[in-house]
Amino acid sequence: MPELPEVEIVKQSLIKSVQFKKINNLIINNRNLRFKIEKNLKKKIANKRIKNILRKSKYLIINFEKDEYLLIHFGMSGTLHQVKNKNKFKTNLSFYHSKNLPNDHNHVYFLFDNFKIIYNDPRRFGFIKYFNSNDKLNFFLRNYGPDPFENGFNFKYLKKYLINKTKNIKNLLLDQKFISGIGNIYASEILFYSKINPLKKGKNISQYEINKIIKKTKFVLSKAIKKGGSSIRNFKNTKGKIGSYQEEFVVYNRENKNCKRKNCKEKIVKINISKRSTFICKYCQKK
DNA sequence: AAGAGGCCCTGATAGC
DNA sequence: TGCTATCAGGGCCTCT
Repeated sequence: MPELPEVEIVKQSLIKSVQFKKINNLIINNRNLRFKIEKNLKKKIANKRIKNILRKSKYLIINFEKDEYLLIHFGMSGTLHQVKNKNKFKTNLSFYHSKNLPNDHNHVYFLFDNFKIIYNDPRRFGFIKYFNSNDKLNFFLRNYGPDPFENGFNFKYLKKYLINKTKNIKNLLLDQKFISGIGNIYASEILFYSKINPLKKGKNISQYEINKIIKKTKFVLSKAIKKGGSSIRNFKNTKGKIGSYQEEFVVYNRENKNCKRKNCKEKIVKINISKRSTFICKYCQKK
């Protein structure tokens, strides 16, 4: 599901339910994710109270009252669902495998007083990792570039980073070491609004274009957040509500459709860049 | 040392 | 209907 806007939406819907609440119990149904969920995770977070929910790029971070953190990455298909408890006294796993739940790939159940939060991930590209201090969390995140809503995402940084890069700008936008939070959908959208050809090398991006990228990245991502994220394949917030930014797409998933720019008669085309679909208007993004 | 490509996984859909 | 191939909001690892 998850680029920055979708994770932000999950954060916003989750925080209303779980802030200042205690995780009574944890049931690990399937430890196999990108990295195995550690066996004693239950010991570490059961009976801990949640102080806040944070987000850094595509990471959701549960911050407990003490200096403890649970980092969640959603990979391609990870989701969180909030489900009401029918009977809060039942905690055996078979109970939670009721027919109403998408239980095939439910990896973890976080049990609260009146509801539970379920981490589900069919493709298992996501992961869940615990840190017992802010220092360790930050160490884990040390190689990530600035989140587009952080101060570090500025002209000076981009200019310096791009100066000798032979990699194309599309792949650069997807590189979390450069900027963290942008994924395959929003990379295409941002480059269209910036009028930049996705194959252009980083070192050839002009100062004018750097400013465009900064401005349009913030524009696209914040608009997507306002619209509840993009639901191209069942993305929902924790309460099951879908987003609507897919209706605003200018290029993504719009192969053979008309360019949305006024007076442009070009059709959007799909090209592959490093085996990933990229959508462009060849007229508006000539350079 | 930067960059390209393979690979990890399941599920939905298209085409035969 | 049922097979196979392709593709999907990501990113780590290996090789050059």
